[in-house]
Amino acid sequence: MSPYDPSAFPPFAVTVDLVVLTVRRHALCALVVRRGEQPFQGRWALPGGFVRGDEDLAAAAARELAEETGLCAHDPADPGLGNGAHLEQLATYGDPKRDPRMRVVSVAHLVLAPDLPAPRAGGDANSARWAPVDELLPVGDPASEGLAFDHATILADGVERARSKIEYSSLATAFCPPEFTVGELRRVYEAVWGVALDPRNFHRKVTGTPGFLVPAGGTTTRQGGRPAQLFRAGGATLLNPPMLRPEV
Amino acid sequence: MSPYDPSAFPPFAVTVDLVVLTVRRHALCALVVRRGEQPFQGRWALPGGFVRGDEDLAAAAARELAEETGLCAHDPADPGLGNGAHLEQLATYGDPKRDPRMRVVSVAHLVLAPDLPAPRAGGDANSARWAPVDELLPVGDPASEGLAFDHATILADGVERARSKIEYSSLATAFCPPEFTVGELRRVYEAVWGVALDPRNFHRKVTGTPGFLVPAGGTTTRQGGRPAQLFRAGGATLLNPPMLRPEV
DNA sequence: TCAAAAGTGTTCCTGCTACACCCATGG
DNA sequence: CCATGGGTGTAGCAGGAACACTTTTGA
Repeated sequence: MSPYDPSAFPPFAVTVDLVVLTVRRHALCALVVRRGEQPFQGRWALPGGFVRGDEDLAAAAARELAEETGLCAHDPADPGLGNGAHLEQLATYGDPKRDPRMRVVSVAHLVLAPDLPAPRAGGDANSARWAPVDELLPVGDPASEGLAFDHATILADGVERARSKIEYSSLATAFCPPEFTVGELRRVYEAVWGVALDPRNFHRKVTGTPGFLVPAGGTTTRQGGRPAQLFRAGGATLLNPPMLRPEV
Repeated sequence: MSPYDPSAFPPFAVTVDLVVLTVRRHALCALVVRRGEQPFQGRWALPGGFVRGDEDLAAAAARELAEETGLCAHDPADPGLGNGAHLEQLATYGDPKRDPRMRVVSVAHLVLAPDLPAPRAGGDANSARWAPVDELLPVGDPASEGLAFDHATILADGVERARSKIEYSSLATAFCPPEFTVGELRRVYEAVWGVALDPRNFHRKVTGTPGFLVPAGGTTTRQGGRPAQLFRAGGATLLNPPMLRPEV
């Protein structure tokens, strides 16, 4: 077979879908948009869109992210202007039946963002929202009347990736503003993992892990109680030793 | 914009590329095939091919694998007939310039296989071989005159995935025959990580990790020395505690 | 003065490392 | 007998878990 004979391969549409996660009010939340068209009209879905003809996959994801949220992600390969959001490729979904209309292969990306004021989807506040992932992924969750298409599966994979990745990397800081306290970082871990952590041991652990945090100089009392030191994310990306997630 | 107006998205070709890893003679090796056509004619490349119109991505990868090696992979989602090989999606590569002829998005998959007699690529033994990854990924390695296309990058990502994944999962057993000794498993870790491990502590660790290994009953002396117990892979997929890779 | 959150000290215990030592086979 | 790899025992040490205790603010 001649591999590049156009008749040798079928036409595919390639899209990017985004799992945009943040921590709001002590809960892990994902960005979802309301579908305006068939199929799944009126249902919530992950933001996303078509990859352009001259565009890299990561660039398409960053463009969609900016269009939906105004966020400028810096993916590691392209350390752009970014305001702190982290972008990475998640996985690719290509079941022939995942879109009833045509063959669509979707390259899902994961974005971790600090808490943002409010999503804007073309200025229409009613068509985009932050939703706690627990509401989007109910109990048995294999695509049970929740998100459109296979987006519940994609979201679950993204959440699982985030949960495991903050164990051995400093990515949890991507959920925090540029300057943050140890307590705020701890509440990120607690929200993402859904567990309670000992504040004393957590403090010792993160301040003792080389490269994780660097003091920013000031203090804040925005959480009440004794003023807490402010930190920035240190240069380390891989944590050694890793943060330990308590047993289930 | 109407998302499904055919003029709204450009045509993509979607392929799967395979990083097939095995351990031969104490070295981590990858399967490569020689290209018969332009571009990169005569150069070594990862095996792969087009995804068919009605085929899932994992199915396409499994089909290509069978065509190139005769292996039947069982991917976790489809626990097929498989003879032990492990298949998982690796990442997707879609740089607009990665193929000079047209826009090709490649969904790379990672396969871990036990040592196999010899590759067969259409019966032509001269066009497929196992090559030590150290030879395929020389020093500076950003695509420096080695593999075709961006396959050096893909291979490097696959090797890195394998190296990290055997830390916290039981995947190293996928490099072993159905029954194997602790020493054979240790030599897998040593080859993949490129380090020497203490045989005594390794033995205690793997036999003490619940679900990792189950005794198969017999013994063997195929390595010389005192007969060693034979084991099979246990049911556990995630190792707790993980295997610790020594510092660099 | 009290509640709340930040941070430190200390004790216990698990689990890894290093290495001494014994076991069972082939040559 | 000896070389080779398989397997066990044990001492020392690093680091996590649990928790008592002190510090510094706002109300």
